[in-house]
Amino acid sequence: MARRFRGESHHKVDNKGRVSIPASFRRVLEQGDPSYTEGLNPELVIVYGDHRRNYLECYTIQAINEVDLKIDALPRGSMERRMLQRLFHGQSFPTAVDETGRLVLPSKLRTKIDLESEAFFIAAGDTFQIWKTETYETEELAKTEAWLDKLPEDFDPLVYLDNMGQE
Amino acid sequence: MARRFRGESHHKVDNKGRVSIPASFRRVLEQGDPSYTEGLNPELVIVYGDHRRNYLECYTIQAINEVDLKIDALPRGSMERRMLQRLFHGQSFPTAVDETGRLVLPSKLRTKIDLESEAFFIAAGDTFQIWKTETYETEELAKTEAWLDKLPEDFDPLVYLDNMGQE
DNA sequence: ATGAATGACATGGGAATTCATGGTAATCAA
DNA sequence: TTGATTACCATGAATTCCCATGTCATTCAT
Repeated sequence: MARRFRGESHHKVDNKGRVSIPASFRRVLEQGDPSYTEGLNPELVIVYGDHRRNYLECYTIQAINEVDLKIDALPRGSMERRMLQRLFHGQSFPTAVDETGRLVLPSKLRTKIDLESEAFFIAAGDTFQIWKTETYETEELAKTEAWLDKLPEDFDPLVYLDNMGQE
Repeated sequence: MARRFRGESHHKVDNKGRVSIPASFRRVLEQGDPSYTEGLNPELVIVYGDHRRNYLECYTIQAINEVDLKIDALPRGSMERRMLQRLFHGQSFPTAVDETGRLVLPSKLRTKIDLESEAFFIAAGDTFQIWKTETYETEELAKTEAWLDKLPEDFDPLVYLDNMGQE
């Protein structure tokens, strides 16, 4: 089974904040939760960040543990450590998938990203993101479009796959 | 269940100094108290430090035990040991959560951090902090802003997670 | 092949429980 | 005895739990 999220999809959000997680994402969450076993509900951590961020980033337990280890390795009292602690320990919300495969987003989180009736899930490597559909379309897509527009007509982004570690 | 605190939230403080602890923090306090059992109230230790510190740092019993062990390992009579003893043994306050999930902050502690009607709780790894809401907003956030301003426009603090152990 | 049975998935509703918060009475210490 | 601390009770709002339904895609027996 894959350890990485892949794919994107739209899901309804009801007025209790419940929203289905794409089934394939659930498999990854299960894999990434050391204490998960058949029949249980995988846990995960939602990092929402400060006011500048308008989406939710979801981490498997494994992924967040790795982050924690890195934070612990930074010198106590350093600004870097404080910043990261605030983000990953403070501005985050630990939760679990429920038995019907849903996540419950408390209104605090929904309000933060202005989520109403539909959420957009998109994989991002070892995490996935939850956006308000409209936000994603207007902001993210526009941003990428603009970026691509600056490049030559026939530019292929795949070149980035090749020249790595040499610049 | 997690042994680490995660999340942040605001809570009312009444004129008796009572304040609800975020429910998820309570779960961690329960986990971290060796003598806790279902139905009991978990204990914890609040470290308030000297006059320079304007927030309260809360430790689970386990966490404070680990600190104690480390202090015991320092040479008797050393300055380091004395300093740490003053902080963790002297400038601290052992207490317990009450049956309704609240903490009672004696006026000495409230005065120290100038706490009035609202407290801000924020996780910090294996401890959590209690701030006066306004203090946190003006001091902590301002400090971060200032720090971020010194960095390049498009700098992402998350790089600190990656280039570790190589500089 | 084909209609029926199976099972995972997305979504909804209501009841039961937990939470955050406030008030009052009882207890304590000086 | 008086101000403070602790124990008890109360309540609305939010959250969790449990159950139900519709839709696919897959399997299976005929």
